[in-house]
Amino acid sequence: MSRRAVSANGRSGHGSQGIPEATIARLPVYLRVLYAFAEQDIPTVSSEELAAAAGVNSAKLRKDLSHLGSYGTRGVGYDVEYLVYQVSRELGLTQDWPVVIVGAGNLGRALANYGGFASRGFRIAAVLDSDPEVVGTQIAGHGVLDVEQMEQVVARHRVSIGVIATPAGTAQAVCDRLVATGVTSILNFAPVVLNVPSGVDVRKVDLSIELQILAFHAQRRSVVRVPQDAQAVGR
Amino acid sequence: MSRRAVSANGRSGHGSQGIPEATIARLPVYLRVLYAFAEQDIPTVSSEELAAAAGVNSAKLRKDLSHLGSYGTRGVGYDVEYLVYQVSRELGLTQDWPVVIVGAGNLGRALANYGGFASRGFRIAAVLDSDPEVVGTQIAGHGVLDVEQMEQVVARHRVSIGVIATPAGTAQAVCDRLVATGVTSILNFAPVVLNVPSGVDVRKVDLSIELQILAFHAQRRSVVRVPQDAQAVGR
DNA sequence: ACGCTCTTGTGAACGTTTGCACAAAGTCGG
DNA sequence: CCGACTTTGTGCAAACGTTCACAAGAGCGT
Repeated sequence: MSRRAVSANGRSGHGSQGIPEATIARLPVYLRVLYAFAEQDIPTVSSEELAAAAGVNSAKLRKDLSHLGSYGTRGVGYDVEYLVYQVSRELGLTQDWPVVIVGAGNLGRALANYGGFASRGFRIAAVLDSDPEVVGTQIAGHGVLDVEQMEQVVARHRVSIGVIATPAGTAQAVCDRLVATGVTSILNFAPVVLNVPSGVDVRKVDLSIELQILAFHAQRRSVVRVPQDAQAVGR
Repeated sequence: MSRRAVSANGRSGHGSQGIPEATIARLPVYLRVLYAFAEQDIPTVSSEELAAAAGVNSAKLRKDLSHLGSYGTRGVGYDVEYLVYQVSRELGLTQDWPVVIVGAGNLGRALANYGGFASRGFRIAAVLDSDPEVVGTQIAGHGVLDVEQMEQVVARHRVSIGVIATPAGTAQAVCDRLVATGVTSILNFAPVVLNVPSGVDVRKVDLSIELQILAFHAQRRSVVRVPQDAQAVGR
């Protein structure tokens, strides 16, 4: 989902040009699974193994990977380390992405403390909040700054990714301000539909939407009264 | 996978039978926007207005709603209150959904405190944790229970939705246990691919995946060097 | 009652995503 | 060097999703 305002569909071909959105959304999963294999010192994996670990069909996985190039060896599989590198590069994780988190409430704190955050590619440039009670406190090794300092922080650290973890009421204002300071990628945790100019990429994470989708399927299951037969509801 | 369980769609009619997954995922957004209109005492909305507020194409919105039935009035639009009811019913929100949250760390706390949680349809049956330091503390009006009481809690409250907010390492074990106690819908915040038997519905929310997708597009934009208008129509 | 305006609901065209099935390309034992 | 075996990469068709465009209805003023 996540409307992307960026169409920028260039020429065809193999490069990083025409990778389908659906594939992009799966690459991070593959990457995570690959790291798990690497940690077990497994040198190569077949598409079948990788697909099983990632929870997808192996043909789909192969097609996905084929969009990045021809990095496998027929009869053998994929070199784990090499593939980690290629997928990382494709996703842009070989460079450093400073991130600013706006909102230091429960959620902002959870995000700042989230380990996988700083681990690979992403670095918290600052945590901002508007509450004077919270400004100045420490979260995950970062002093919380006043939201008024957004402009300086974004400029100084060359931040291009902003995370909105504020209440719904202030999310749009924060978003507008982030965009005005030059942030072009926004991850929104507030339960509102953000309005952004084209050229800005917004993705949303919304607990209640996910719960409602689960409720729909749960209801259907209980109403339709599925007997016992095999039927995968999963995604 | 995920083959439609409803094989022979009996009546090709409108029932809750054949609603596309993509539509389901948007209904909660429409619902939220509808509540916003209702709060402003706006009695009817056109598909155009609703679509704009939800950030989608109006034809798509109309087609989505048409899957639930014919609830609009030509020349007028949709009655807000009536549509709220119909969408809620379709999503199964007219009944109560007890939810158990496993993991009372930063994230679990943020989730429990999330207002929109209890608001409509969902109710926290219990917050569980395994850390003796945390068990017994209060979170959002709920005493944190030991994870050992999962079985009792699930049975007593007839919980069918579980939220996993534990570290990655224990997520699968928690998941297995939830499934064993009869939970059939799981919302997973841990950065792992969960393995579940068929018949169990899993949705995942993953910060780092979203960030990586943003990074990909951000990288592409900076590499391709989009001029200034970044508009559609890639020539 | 009539014609004008507005808006829904949907057929049809188009685009994207998935999955099968298999040729191409590699490894390995002898 | 060969033949058996394994696994990738991809052409193709089907399934799914989006968008356009417009006929069918519904309201309203005269």
